[in-house]
Amino acid sequence: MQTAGAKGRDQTRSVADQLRERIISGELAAGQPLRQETIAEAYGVSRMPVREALRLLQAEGFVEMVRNRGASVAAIDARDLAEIHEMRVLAECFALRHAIPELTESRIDRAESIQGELETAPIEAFGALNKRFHMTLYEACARPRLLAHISLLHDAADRYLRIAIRQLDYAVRSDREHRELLAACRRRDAAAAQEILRTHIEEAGKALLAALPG
Amino acid sequence: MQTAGAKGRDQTRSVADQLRERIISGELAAGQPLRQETIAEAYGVSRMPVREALRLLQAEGFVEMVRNRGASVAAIDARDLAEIHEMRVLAECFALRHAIPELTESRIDRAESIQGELETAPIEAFGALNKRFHMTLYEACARPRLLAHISLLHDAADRYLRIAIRQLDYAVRSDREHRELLAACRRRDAAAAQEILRTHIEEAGKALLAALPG
DNA sequence: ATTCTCTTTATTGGATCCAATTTAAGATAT
DNA sequence: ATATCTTAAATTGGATCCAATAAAGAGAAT
Repeated sequence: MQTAGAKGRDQTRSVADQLRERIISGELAAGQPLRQETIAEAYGVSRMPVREALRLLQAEGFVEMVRNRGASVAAIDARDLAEIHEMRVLAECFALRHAIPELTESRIDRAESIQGELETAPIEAFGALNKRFHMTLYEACARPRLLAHISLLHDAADRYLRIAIRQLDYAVRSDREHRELLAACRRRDAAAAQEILRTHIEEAGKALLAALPG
Repeated sequence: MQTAGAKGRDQTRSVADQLRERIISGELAAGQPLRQETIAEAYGVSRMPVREALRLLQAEGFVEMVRNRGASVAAIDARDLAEIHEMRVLAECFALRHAIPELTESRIDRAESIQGELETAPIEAFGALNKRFHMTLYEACARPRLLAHISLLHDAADRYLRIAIRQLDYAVRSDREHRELLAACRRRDAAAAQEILRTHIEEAGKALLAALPG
C-alpha cells in the first residue's frame, strides 16, 4: 500500500506538482519555511526527490532558497502582481495576434466549451480552467517557448487570484469578456481580440490588486 | 588540494554555471548526452550536485531530460532562434521604454563604458559583454521578473551567436546601433530608442539565421 | 543472413549515511 | 536583568549505496 500518491513514477515531478499546487492555492503561505524532512514524510518519499523538486520550483520562482538555511515559499507583493500582469499583456496579446490566423473552428469550439465549464464550476477551479481557456486559444500560434512563458505567468498570477477570489465579483465580468474574445476570434478580428484581451488582463490585475491586503 | 574549482561553496550552482557556459559556448553540442558520472568526475564532485544542476538547466531550457534515459544538450533550430528574437523584441522594447525615464547619466556612462570594452574585446567575449550592455540600460526599469526573463533570452540567443560569430561581420553594425541607442537614451527619446532597439534585435536574429547551418 | 529473445552491462532514480553550518538554548559574567 | 560566550539540537549539503530501468550484445531459430 502506498502513502500519498507520490510513488509510482517520477517522484521529483510529482512532488514538485503537488507543492506548486499548494503554493498557488495559498495553502502554503508566502514566507513559510519548507522543511525537507517534513515534506518528505508528508509525501512518503525520501528527502532527495524533495530537494530536486524545491530546486525546480526555485527556478520557476515559487520558492526561495538560501544556502544552508533552506527553502521558503516565495514572497508576493503588489509590485510583483503589477509586473506579472504587464508581462501577461505583452506576451498574451502577441501570442493571440499570431494565433488568430491559425485558429480552426474546432479549436474555438474547444475554448468555448472550457468557458462553459468555467461558468458553472466551483470557484476553486477558476484559476486552472481560466488558464486552459486562454492557452487553448494561444496554442494555435505554435511557439513553444512563448507558451511555456505564458503558462508560468498564469501560475504566478493564480497565487494572487486565490487570495482575492472570495471577495471578488470579478468572475461575472471575466465571463463576459471571455465571450467577447471568442466572438472576435470567430470573426478573425485580430485587432479587436487583442484589445479585448489587453483590457481583460489589465482589469484582472487591477481587481486582484484591490483585493490584496496591505 | 582541490580538483577543478567546483568545490568551496554551492557545488550545484557552480556546476550549473560551468555547464551552462559550456553549452552556450557551443563546446557541448546540441543533442550531446550529458552523463552524470562523467560530469561528476570532470568537476571532482559526486553525482548529486550534478543531478541538481541538470535539473536546474532543464528548467532554464538548456538541457532536455528523459526519465531513466538521462540528460542531453537541448536542440536548437531556426524556428527556436526566430522565436527567441521575437520574444526579445517584445520584452526588451518594453523594458527600455520603462527604463528611459529612470535613466541616470551615470548609468548611461556605465553602458557606454561597456560598449567601449565590447569594441576592443576578443570576439569570444561578445555575448557576455553584449548582454551586460543591454541589461545595464534595462535595469533602470526596476522589474526583477522581466529582467530575469530577458537575461534568460540573452543566454538562449548566445548559443546561436557562438555558432555564427566567426563568419559574421555583424559586430561592426551592432556597435554602430549600440552607439545610436546610447544617443537616443541620452536625449531620453523613448520612441526613437525603442525603434533602434527593435531593428537592432531583429537584424541580429536575421544575421544569426543566415549563418545557421541547414 | 536476419530477426527474435535472453543475458549482461551501463546508467539513472531513490534511500541512507555522514559532515558542515546554522539556529536555539543555557550558562556565566557584568 | 542583560549581554555574551559556549554548547547542543536541528537542518541542510554532499557522498555512497542499492534498486529499477533501458541500452547493448550474444546466441539460437528461421
